[in-house]
Amino acid sequence: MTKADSNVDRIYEKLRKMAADFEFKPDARINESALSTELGASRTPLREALNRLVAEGFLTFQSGRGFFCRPLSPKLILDLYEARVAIETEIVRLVCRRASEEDLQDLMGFLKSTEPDYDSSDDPMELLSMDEAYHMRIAALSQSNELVRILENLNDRVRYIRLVDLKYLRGKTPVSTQEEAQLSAHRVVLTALINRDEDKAVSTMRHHIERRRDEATEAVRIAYSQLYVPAD
Amino acid sequence: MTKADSNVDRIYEKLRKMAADFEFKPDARINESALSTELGASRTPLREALNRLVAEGFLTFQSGRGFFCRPLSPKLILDLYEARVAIETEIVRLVCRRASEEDLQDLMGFLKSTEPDYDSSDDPMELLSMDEAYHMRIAALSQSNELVRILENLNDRVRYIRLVDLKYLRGKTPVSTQEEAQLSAHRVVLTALINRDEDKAVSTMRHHIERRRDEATEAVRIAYSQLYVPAD
DNA sequence: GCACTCAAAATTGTATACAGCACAATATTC
DNA sequence: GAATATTGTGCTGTATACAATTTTGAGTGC
Repeated sequence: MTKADSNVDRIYEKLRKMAADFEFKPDARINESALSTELGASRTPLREALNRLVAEGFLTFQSGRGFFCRPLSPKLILDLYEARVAIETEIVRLVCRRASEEDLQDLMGFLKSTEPDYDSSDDPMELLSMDEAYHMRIAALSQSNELVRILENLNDRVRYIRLVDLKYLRGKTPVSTQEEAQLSAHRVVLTALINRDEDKAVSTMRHHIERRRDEATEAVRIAYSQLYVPAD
Repeated sequence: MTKADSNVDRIYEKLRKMAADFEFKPDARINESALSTELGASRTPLREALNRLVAEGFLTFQSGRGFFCRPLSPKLILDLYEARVAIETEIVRLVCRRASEEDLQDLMGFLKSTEPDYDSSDDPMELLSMDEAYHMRIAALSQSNELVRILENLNDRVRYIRLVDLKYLRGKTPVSTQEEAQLSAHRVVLTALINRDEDKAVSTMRHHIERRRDEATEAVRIAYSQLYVPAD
């Protein structure tokens, strides 16, 4: 065993995806034996992976009772959005001071090249991926590994709700309007960055995220109804 | 075994303290067998604790080679300080909007009550503890568990360097001057919060942290000389 | 019905065993 | 004598076993 790429990492990645997608229902207990046979490994590496996920906020742990899926509540999602605001506004601030003209122009190129996809695709998963990719590319320009790291964690933990939000709250507004708002926010931030207008860039980013934060409570409600209703 | 309070948690707490204090030297490999006998437990729970610490950024892991202490570099410390700025400025912003008059007055009471200790004590460890306690009390008023959680992690990871900074860079400036600057920053932030002057509170907090960030490179240099020099 | 008891079953917590990998020390080749 | 092959040692990665604990559920009394 123990191929160069390692087994525990494979388990860990798999579990993280499962936890992010709430394949474990909120607060549900995780059965180690069952899960280990399902993943084709023994409990030892499984528990190592589970412990990592506890530290990352995907799971909880109670001594003597085992591992549980993290709860899902509006408050928790609001907290995650608030943390995102904290991280991403500081990222924008740093990018404004540090990114080269060239980097920013490259990013503008990336933004323009994905615009057709934004318009054509109405697959929420794909739209979310593009949005995250854009945000992470900005983050990289901050040159702060720690901010990048924290943001990745926050994104992973909030992704499920964002997806629900995209899928089900869109019915209220025409799809194209939402997409345009999203896209234009991205453009406004980037233009402000290119103009080195820090305050504008920061405040636009803030509002861009806070806008979605306010929908979180409703999204959580819908997520619950999704999770506990027989699949279609 | 397995007393109600659990063994793995005991190991975990102990290891976290050891890692925070750099009892493992930067980049040094950790010998699991030796450590497990030292801690009086087997490798299984030890590795579970080590995995948590990897996820928290205290250790690193290389498949097939084992666990290592995190590196220590100026860049990394700068990143941690920058993340602190991101988190704490947003905390102040939220506190300004959410904290009750009463909460803020209580905090002012706390601040005043610790001032004599600030003046009398010249134990860096104690000063640092008081400073952290104050910052965490502000954080609690943000009502954001996530920001509190992230800040705790950042504080734990940067504490060693902050301590070195306090201990050794103080020689340059009279102790009382430094303490006063620290104290007055705390007071200015809190006064601004009481006046609901968000911009003032945020920018003061930012400068309060950034001031210390700039000393990080020098502090890391000193930390290295401390870590690799025979104890006195 | 409802609460309580307690034994059986299931599940977690940890030690241990051992296979396989990594690295260092030694031998071998040219 | 330098470079390469080989062996040896120690450590990591994981499975498994078993003890300790929690959960379940049937039975009992009220």
